[in-house]
Amino acid sequence: MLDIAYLRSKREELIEALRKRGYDVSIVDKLVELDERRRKLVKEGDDLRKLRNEKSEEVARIKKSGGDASELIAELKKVSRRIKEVEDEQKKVEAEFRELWLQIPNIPHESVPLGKDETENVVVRYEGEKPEFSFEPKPHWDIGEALGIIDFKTAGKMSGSRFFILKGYGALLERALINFFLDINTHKHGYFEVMPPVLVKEEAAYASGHLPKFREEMYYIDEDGLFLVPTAEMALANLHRDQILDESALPLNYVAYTPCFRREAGSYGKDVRGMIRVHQFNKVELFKYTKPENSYKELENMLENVGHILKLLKLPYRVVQLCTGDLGFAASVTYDFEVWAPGLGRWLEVSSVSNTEDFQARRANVRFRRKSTGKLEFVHTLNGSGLATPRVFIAILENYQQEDGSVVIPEVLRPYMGIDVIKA
RNA sequence: GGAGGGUUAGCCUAAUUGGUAAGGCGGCGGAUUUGAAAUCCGCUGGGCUCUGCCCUUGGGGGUUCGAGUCCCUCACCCUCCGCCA
Repeated sequence: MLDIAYLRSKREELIEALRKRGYDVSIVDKLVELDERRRKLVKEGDDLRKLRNEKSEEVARIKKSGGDASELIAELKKVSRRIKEVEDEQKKVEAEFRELWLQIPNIPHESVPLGKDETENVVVRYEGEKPEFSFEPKPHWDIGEALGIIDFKTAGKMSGSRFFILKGYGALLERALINFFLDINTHKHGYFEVMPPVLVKEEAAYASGHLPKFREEMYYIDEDGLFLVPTAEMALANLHRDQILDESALPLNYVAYTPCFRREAGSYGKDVRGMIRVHQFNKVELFKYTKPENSYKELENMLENVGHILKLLKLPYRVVQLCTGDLGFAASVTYDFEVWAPGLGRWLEVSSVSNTEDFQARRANVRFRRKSTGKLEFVHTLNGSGLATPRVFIAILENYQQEDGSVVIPEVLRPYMGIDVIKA
């Protein structure tokens, strides 16, 4: 959610931002009109309430001194009826305004390249060397099924498409990745570990910015009104909802492992094979609460943290800055990390690192009191995957595959696995 | 699932039969002090067209001229019963 000032005093900036993102800008006129109507109603209501407050006290005085206030009460009855009318109208206008306002995305940061969709994203840098093979590299589903560590067929039988079962060393590799990600982020990168619920209430989904826009993307438990989290970000963005944080405690750095659940409603027929795009996967998520003036420094820091993990795994990757047309709803700026998958012959997104500035904090109402001014300010929040497992799993199988079908384990994972290579 | 008790500002706590939220702690600023403590004074929820006004007692709704207080409803917390890995 944006500062309302974007509607009142910085309207040109708002319109410009919507244009860059490819949004319909006519919504702005509607919002301005609703805002003006709302302000008029507030004024009228305030005046009426003032009248009621004054006259009611008069009633109290008259009654105390034993007088007859029935005439005044009759008059106030009318005032109260009118107040009710004005308030009802105000509520209607406010609800209408809120519904539209919640659909306004964040303002892209000035560094974000202009573009209409993902084809215009900009590769910032490449890291690591793509491996050379003396044979035709296989896709992970062939490698995994031959080794008996991935089972798509049985998963389909019990849960449907876009699910998978990891077995034996496959399950162990997955567990090793989760632990490695958590260990490095807590021990080396300075994040505080949290294990949150994976079912959250509707208001939590609004606070994180996932509702109203991404309702279709989430699993919903109707009976209890709970959503399965599509990312731990949703839980971490609610850790301090409606709180005033200590300025000296910032930045707060959190890391959480959770399974993530996505309906993939809009992606029929896309990446149906393998575990590139699945309904349930594991992810270790990074999240920061910072002071506004430090959020871009902290963004750099988070980008370094994510890159460091991929370097330790010795996987070739590239960093891509999303253009205005591809930028997520709540983000001011986003960098994706894409890892090379030689069996598939393509880059796979394994992390998305964003600064939402105060957009999410405003929705979740997370503030701090600045000592130098004594004023309350919204914090800035940042989120990034560090990392999501299935695609890293894919990249390991495909980059570390050997001609005989075995897969060498990256050195940093060997202490977790107890073996150097997965053989058939 | 059932019964009862709770929710007041950052925290803690008051408020006769319904009459328009009183204090304390902590924090910040100031006075005093060589400095600190102690003491004293002020500020310490949000909004607006800001000498002032409006809103705010967990959320929403109702009764009333007027609701922290009465009624309905929802959420959360505590105690007990039931169920349960």
